[in-house]
Amino acid sequence: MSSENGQGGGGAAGEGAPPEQLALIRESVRQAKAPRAKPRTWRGAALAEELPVARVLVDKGVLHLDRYFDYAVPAELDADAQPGVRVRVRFGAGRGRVREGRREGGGLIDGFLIERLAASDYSGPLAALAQVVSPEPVLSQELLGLARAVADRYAGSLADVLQLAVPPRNARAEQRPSPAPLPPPGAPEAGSWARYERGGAFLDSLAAGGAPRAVWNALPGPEWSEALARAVAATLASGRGALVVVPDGRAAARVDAALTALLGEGRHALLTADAGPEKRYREWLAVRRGSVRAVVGTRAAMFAPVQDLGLVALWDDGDDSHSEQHAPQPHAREVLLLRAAQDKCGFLMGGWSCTVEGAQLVESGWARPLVAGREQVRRSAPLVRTVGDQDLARDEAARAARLPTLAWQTVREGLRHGPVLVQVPRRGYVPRMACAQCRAPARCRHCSGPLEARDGGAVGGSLWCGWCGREEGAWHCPECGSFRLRAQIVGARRTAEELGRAFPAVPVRTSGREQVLDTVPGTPALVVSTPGAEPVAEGGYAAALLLDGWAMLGRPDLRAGEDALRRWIAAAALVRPQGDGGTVVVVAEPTLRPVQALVRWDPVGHAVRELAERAELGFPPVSRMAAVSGTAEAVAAFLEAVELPREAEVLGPVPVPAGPAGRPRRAGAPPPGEQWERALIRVPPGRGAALAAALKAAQAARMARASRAPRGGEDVVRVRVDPPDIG
DNA sequence: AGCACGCCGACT
DNA sequence: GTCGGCGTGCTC
Repeated sequence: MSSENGQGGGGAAGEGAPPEQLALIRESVRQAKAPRAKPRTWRGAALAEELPVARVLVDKGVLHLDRYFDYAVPAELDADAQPGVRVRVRFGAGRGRVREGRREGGGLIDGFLIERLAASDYSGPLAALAQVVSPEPVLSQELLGLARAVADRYAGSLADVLQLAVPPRNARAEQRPSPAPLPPPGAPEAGSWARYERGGAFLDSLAAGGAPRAVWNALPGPEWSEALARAVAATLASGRGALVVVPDGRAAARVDAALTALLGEGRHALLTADAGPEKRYREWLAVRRGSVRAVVGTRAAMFAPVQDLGLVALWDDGDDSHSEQHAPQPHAREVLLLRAAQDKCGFLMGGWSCTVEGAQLVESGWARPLVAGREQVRRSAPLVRTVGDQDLARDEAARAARLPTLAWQTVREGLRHGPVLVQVPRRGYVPRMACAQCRAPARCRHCSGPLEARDGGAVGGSLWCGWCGREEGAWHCPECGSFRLRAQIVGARRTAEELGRAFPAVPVRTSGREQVLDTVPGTPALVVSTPGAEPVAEGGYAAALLLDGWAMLGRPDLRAGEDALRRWIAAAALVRPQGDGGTVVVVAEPTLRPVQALVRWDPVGHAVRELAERAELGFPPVSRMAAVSGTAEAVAAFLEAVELPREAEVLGPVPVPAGPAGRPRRAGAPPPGEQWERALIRVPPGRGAALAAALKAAQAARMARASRAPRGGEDVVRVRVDPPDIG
């Protein structure tokens, strides 16, 4: 069916007219209502002879607009208007004004050209493409397919995902040609992969063009980045590309260095947030154009358009920085899983610890475990000792000072041989308070927020609520009636001061969010750090002290145990092996499951047990959950309207506690002064896609209505698939 | 969001 | 008759 490319008639639209003016005269209302002999007519413009229709994704993240629109391709844009390019189109403005015989649409907005077609299935007349922004085809079929899958998985819009996947255009970066690609390197030696039972086989499979899938429990120590580099090199040797996603810039720099050491310059790109927009786009283009076949980067790199992908790899998937902050908040693990499935490429998910999701991938048979033997683990890991309540009770010194005797001894002994790491769970000087007797957290009597001591943690001073800011003058424990408080978590600086005074001859360094140290020398020093900011010590730490473990485990979160274990292991993995005197002391109850897993150095076993428990309780990731939040009326109306799959189960809604005052509001938290509710929706395994589809459909319907409502927005709900904080 | 279409009441 | 308020629906 070829469409009629009518020419002439619109003499006013001369060849010099801007393309958007080539849009058509709208048929009169009467004609539109009459049965249409010729379904559409383009007049006034010379259109492309072949495939005169462009299917366009309009770049507006609104759900009811999450579909394609067809535009006519003017002849002069024919050559550039190829699939994948950025375009600008007139959009909106109702049916358009008819002025001087030409229709003028609404404002110019951006979009992506999805495909060229011979005819449109739209029954009205088409507007013309206004502009091809640049001929660079930034949106490949693969990337489009991935973005579509991610949008579906997270009940989000394609436009939202594309905003995450395609960086903003930069003309200067685009003009510059990318370098010529280097030929594939030879296959690498096994290196540290030889320490794993199936490590060599995994590497061989990649080098031979295979697509092995593995969940890798990495041995403690610094070799992980080199191992990732070898997996990349093996994939490149097969003539394919590779992608590595890591949680932060420091980890990216390590893998970058390992890749440079193994392959030299020019074979890989580093995609991180701290490069400027031009450099970032230039690197991204080099990847898209096939000049560079390997990528390492932080979460935004999960969409990197690596050509002929042979391997996707993810390091430390339990780190919450793998969760994208922007809608629809996809997690790098899930994106790379979708990518591996779609591109039928290799998959490698590694870490010193193991998430429940990792255990699930192995248990389901989708991936194979890549682990070292117990003997190898024992040789690589430090000795782990615990200090529990019983020890503390017996320990007079511990009651006076904050540190138990074993901890003192370990630090003193460690400092004779090298640096000692002290991990404290929270930065800053402001401690949160708990009952000194029963350790129940001290909470605000008005809003249940955490009470904090503002004056440097002096017990007996005044208390303030961290959420609503009210002062608490006469606290007593609602659980046991005690009037005594203790600092639940003492900040890094205070601990550093205490330890510094105790070991005056030793330098104290701190690493935390405001200043992260990358490495420290192998000389004796106290290194006080918050989780995730631990510097790497040259030659490894002689010892590590993991403080306030019970506070870390006390969080009312599904992942509290897994998280605590992951953070402890991340610190302990920087300590020398037991054979070289490496010792770790954790102040936590030895009977608790994560503590036992640390002592035995068995994060996989821990994850497997957690997985079994989650399956039994119907928790994610075994079942899938979504959170719907908003005002009580909005949530109720949404739940009324949504057509959930049969098996779906609605939990709640329950009131959402007000977010901490003053601090920037997280998505899903109510705006100041508004009371929100949240419902959880749960579906059994295999019904996640149906749930997401139902949520998306209901949201689209409601958004369309909400935009019409007076003071629109009040009945809009927030939908989040895989909510991160399930108590 | 933004705009046009159309139905219905009020006014020249 | 015709003007215009606002409820509804569409945007190629």
